[in-house]
Amino acid sequence: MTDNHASHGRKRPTGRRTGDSGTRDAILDAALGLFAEAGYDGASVRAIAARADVDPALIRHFFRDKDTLFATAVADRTTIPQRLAASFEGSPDTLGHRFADTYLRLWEEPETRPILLALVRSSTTSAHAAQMLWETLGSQLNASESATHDDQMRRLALAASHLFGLAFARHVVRLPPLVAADHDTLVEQVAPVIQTYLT
Amino acid sequence: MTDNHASHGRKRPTGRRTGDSGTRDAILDAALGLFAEAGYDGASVRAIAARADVDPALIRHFFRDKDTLFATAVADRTTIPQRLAASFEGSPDTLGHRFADTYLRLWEEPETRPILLALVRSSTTSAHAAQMLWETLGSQLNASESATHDDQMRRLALAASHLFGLAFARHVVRLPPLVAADHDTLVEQVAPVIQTYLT
DNA sequence: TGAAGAGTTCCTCAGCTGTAGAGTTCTTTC
DNA sequence: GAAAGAACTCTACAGCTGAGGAACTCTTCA
Repeated sequence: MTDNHASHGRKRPTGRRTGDSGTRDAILDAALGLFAEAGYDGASVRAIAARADVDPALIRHFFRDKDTLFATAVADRTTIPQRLAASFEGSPDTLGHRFADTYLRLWEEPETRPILLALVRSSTTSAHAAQMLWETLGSQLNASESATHDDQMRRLALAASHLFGLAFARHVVRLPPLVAADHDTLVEQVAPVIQTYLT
Repeated sequence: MTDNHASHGRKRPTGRRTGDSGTRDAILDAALGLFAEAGYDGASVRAIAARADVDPALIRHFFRDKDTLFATAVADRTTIPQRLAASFEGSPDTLGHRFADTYLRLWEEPETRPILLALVRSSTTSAHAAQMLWETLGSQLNASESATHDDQMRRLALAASHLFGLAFARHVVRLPPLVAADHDTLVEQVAPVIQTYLT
């Protein structure tokens, strides 16, 4: 078989390439994509290298080990916590709608979607990934100054878990009724509930 | 090293044992437990055999392959769909409470809990497991005759996904505010929302 | 110009994976 | 009492895994 790391290319010359190859970024893109599709365990270093059309040893060179690669891929360029926090600013009357809209939109956009999928797919078997998921999606829960009492904390967590369950059912398990619905319809239907939990 | 399949036992005699060894059940128990902890991919046939204190080849003998073992372990002795369906019978006024209570209780009981954990932990990477999860937890969605319109189907799915998200956050990600709360408090707080969705 | 170092290739290692076959002993059936 | 089959053991295979080392080439900077 002699797969030779890159599916199509044959016998590339050894040594450094001239100019600025975007190798590091290519690896990060491939890694995020594969982590999103297969989870931490399912995405092998070799498969990531193959998708990036790169020698597996380069991954080790740039990111020491797989764990660091994962952390870098999901954490490096994300503004998810900031966007969630930002949705809390504004009139309390429409907070439920803003929060639901922001939260669910993160699962639709091509930049943030693979990050969330990677976190979720990995979180079920890796406690480390579960914690990262929580820190990413639940950060506004710690940040929110209004949530000082146990009951308020719990209500916030209920709101977040509702939205999370919705996203999970829609994008991971792919529940037909939820896949069929469009974003705005879902936001509209969920917003009142979130509003109730949060206020 | 020479692990020799069973951690402590040394050189057991070959051939069939006399009497009725509960080997098959021991394997199923060990399998369900490991699938619940590590997911489908994370639970190796050898590890399951070791936990059951049994030769790995016996798994192949009883259950052809790993997939069949998984299906048998999660599907063989569960009454989850029935219990969920049963919660739909009774006064419509308290449907939300009954459904939430039944649903969340399934995650607490030692008989059903590992089944759900195994399904969830496996569903994120295996489409097959995701479908089984959906058939298990969403069966009442298909069954319910009242849900003929798209909107009603979606509302049912929203209710289910809310409860699922809550259970996931509580038992898999282990969100502190949700772990701290006790079952009845959660049911009480969630029931009105479920009731709204369902009616 | 020369040395340091970053980017790149190939090869190797020990360990684990699911599956498979062949042989031994007990139980059941005729 | 003999034959069939179920329960059980050990050993093997081919493939994949993450990690690591050695060597080569280009770039950068003194």
